Amino acid sequence: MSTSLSTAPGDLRSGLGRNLTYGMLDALGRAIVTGQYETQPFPTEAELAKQHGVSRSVTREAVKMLTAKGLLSARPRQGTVVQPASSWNLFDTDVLRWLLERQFSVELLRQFSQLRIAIEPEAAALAAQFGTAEDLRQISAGLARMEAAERGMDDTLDADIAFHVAVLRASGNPFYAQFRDMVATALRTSIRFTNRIKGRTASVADHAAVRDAIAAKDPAKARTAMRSLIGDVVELIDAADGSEAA
Amino acid sequence: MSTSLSTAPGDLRSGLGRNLTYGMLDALGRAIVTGQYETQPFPTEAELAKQHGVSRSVTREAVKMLTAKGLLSARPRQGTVVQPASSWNLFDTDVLRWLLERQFSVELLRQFSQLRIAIEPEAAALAAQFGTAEDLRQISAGLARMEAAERGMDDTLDADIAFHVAVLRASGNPFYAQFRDMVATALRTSIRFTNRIKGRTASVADHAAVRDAIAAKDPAKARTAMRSLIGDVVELIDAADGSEAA
DNA sequence: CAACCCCGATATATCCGATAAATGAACCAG
DNA sequence: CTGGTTCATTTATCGGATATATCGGGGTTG
Repeated sequence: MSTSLSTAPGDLRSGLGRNLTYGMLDALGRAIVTGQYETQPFPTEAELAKQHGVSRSVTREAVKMLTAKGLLSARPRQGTVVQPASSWNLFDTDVLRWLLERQFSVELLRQFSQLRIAIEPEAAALAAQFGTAEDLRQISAGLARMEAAERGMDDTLDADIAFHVAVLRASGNPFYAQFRDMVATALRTSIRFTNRIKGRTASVADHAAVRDAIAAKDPAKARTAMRSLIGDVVELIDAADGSEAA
Repeated sequence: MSTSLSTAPGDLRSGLGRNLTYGMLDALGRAIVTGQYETQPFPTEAELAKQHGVSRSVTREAVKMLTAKGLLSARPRQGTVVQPASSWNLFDTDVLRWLLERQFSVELLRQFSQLRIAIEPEAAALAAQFGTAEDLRQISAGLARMEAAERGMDDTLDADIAFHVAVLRASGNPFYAQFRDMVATALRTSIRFTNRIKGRTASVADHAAVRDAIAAKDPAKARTAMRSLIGDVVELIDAADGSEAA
């Protein structure tokens, strides 16, 4: 945000997104979730276009995408208004990323981890019941990457993500699989906290226990193993929160 | 001008949505999830506009919204293409509604209920821990409506939805609360199956057990009570599926 | 004085036509 | 046959005109 005002009315091309519309989507999305329009009214379509130096077409399309994600609502005469946060689609990876990237929001990360406590153990149980041989191979591959990362042969974070994503996919349920991108996004953000607290090699042994339970087709054991895994994450976040506040 | 041409190719105004763009969003969303573009390529922006009798602006904005929901992807020269179902945002109420309203949706309903088994019991446990007096009042109100519905004084489905939504909100976690619209959508669809199977007055006693556990601040009991509740739904869906296939 | 209706101001919605940029394929040169 | 170039197609972007919805004011009327 340091260069937002100085580099002309808008530098949307260099921002994330392959074109002006996506650049504006990202800029507006960030601005909305960081509460920049809580004190001032959301600009009109014409004002937005002028402020960012783009055409009304680009502006309207960006606004329409934000509307589709639940952040905005537009009506004639009334103008475009920011929707209350309760109607934002938190399961949209863009929205979640904007939320997590703002002022390191530990509270949000804790709440998301609370959700993971519900999702991932059940996904592991389903994987133990219905997972195919290929699914198990993918999970084992993720675990192998974590072991390799311990020896410095792979990236710790990527390996951790690969493991959790593999379990979610192995559930065979598209709704669980949907959490793939969200868990990846959240992990990439959370690593900034958790890594700072302790060496935290993301206990490979605990992950192996999950894999073994799934391989043994033991849903109950897979569920509890995964639950303790995520439980550790929550404790870690709480610890980070404490040190942050101090 | 709306009298002669618009009624034949596409009557987007009468369809859901307050304007042409939302009408086209709904029409295209339905067409995509029902697989109408699995055999034929997705039309170009110009073709879409002509087919539906609207301007390119409307077309582009509808496409952009579908892109935001993960259903489409557009690139110059290549054209606009339907994304694989794995990248669709299933937690978007529009997408979920389109999916549930299409023909073979029993399987999807079962998978969504599998997700509810993970979500709602945990939400009930959180509600028992952190729910406020007002939250409990809302839950009790939902239960009261269910009892009233048994006596024909209220709508059974609306009352059921109100109860589950109240529990989700009482969790105090925005991610759990987010399932509000999805559960409502799914319940409205599932009623078509579950109601057909048996009288099914959605056992008020079981719902009362959940409320009582939350009122008693007993997370474990709230969790198991809610779990058995959703478990019944799954069994009902399975039964409906069996009778459908027979 | 109060209720109602009409009108104007304002913002989005829609249409349109032109130009720019990206990109894959056909084409041509070496 | 290889490699770069041209070309055609499609989305991206621009901007101006018109239509439509909606709120608020002001005048009229009971």
